[in-house]
Amino acid sequence: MFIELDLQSDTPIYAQLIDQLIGGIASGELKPGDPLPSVRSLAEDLGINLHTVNKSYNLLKQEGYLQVHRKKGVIVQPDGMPGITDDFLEKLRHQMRSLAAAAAIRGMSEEEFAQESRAVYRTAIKNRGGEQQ
Amino acid sequence: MFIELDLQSDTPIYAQLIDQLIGGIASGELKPGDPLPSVRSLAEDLGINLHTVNKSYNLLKQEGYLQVHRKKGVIVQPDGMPGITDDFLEKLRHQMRSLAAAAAIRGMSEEEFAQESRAVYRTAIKNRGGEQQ
Amino acid sequence: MFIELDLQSDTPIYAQLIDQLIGGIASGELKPGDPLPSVRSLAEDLGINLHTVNKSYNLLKQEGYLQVHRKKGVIVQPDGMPGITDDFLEKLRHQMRSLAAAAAIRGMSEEEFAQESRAVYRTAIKNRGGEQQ
Amino acid sequence: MFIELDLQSDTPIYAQLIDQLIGGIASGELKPGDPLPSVRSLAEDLGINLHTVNKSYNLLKQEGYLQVHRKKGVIVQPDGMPGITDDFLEKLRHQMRSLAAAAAIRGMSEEEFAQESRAVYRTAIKNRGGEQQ
DNA sequence: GTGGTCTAGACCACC
DNA sequence: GTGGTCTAGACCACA
Repeated sequence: MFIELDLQSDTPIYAQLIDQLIGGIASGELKPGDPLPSVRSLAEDLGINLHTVNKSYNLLKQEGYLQVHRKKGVIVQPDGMPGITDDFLEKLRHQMRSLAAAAAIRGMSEEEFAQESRAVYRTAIKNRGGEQQ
Repeated sequence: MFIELDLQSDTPIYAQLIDQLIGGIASGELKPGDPLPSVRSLAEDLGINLHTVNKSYNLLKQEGYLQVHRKKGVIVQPDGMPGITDDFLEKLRHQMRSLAAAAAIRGMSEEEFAQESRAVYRTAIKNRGGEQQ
Repeated sequence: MFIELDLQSDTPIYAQLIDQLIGGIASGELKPGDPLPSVRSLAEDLGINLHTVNKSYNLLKQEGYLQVHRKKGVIVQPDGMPGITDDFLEKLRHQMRSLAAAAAIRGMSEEEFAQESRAVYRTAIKNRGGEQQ
Repeated sequence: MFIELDLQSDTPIYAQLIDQLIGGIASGELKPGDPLPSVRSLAEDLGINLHTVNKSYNLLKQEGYLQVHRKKGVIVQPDGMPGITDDFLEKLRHQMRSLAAAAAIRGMSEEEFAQESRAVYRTAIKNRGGEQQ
């Protein structure tokens, strides 16, 4: 799986990495049970410090997206992803509200906003059901 | 207009303030040409630092949402809000992609995601056309 | 508040620190809203690295025992401690089961085990309601 | 006797195995003099490494819970289990203090804590005097 | 070789 | 001055 980081961005590297990994899981490039590269090798590949990768992995583990398996190393959660919890919904709505407000101010209609969200959702899951791995 | 800050949140106060102000404009509580409180008084009201309010105002001015007049003080942009620029669209899509990916992983369908975005959009512009407080 | 670490112990420093802080809260030496020393100063006082202190603070924050306040720094959770969740009960029972099994093997009776737990509980909350701070 | 390991747990496998074996002895499923599976066969059954089983057996032997005979293989200590030593009491209290402190913070009373310990003790020795499986 | 832990030292955003 | 982030380099427990 291809990971792209912007070391100049104002969003922390570990957060970008989290985004990319979540994106990979959503798109189907990473399937439940799939092994992830070791902390060290991924860090080397990306040219960043192993602690940064570690932080991303740990946060994703906390949220239930990953498991740290004693033998297989780090793998994508095989026992069912976390569902749509209240906490998640609240966070989702909170962040979406910011986007919606800015969009509304700039003249985007409800319909356009909804269309954008649909389009983005579709590209996010683009490879679902495909045969990679 | 009522502004709510969370001093325990991980998002910086200046960013929360920006969010709230944009929200106020979107909802119609703040209309083009409306005056905003002076940096000093708002800072005092909210119990935060002058610099923090200043930073928020300046960033909003940069984006074209506010105007700063020597005499009138700070007012909501009366000469037409910025439109849907490419930059804005890109940013919108980027952030929405993160939300969509996480939502998809947790089992939210495209339809549900679009419905959420619609619902959030509607609450964001709830008072449009009404009278501001 | 006095904190005692054993740098030779096999339990990680950050875990010992967590234990001590939880102990301090339970005993009443640390009250809700009380400020904790800054990461740097505590690290220096204890002769350990600031990252180690940081890790402890962050884990306690995650569990809801601490808050990171934008102005006051790190403080003891003022808005009510987390309650007796299912997760907590399960963890409590799991760990207590190990203790009980070993105690039973060595000939400790149910009554003695319960008495021990009572005694330990009492010493844990020894200063509750006192007037320190 | 049924042994359950969690490869995703943060507690090492050898420690989990120790816990399970101690639990088995406490509950009466394993009685003094009973033979334990050979290192090799247990490792195979559980799908773990030989060294891991070995480590558990050795630690249990050190504590006096097991005996290792050249001929009979590994058996549960037939000559009387170790008693309630000062070391053991200290360790017990130390660990129980952590549990008690966390429980107290979350609002569990001394009475409830003692009841929990009683209940856990009882389930730990559930099959005592009965026939092992 | 894996993740876990710790240290030392640095820069930055925020207030 | 505060916490947040990142780097570099090291040791250890585990399997």
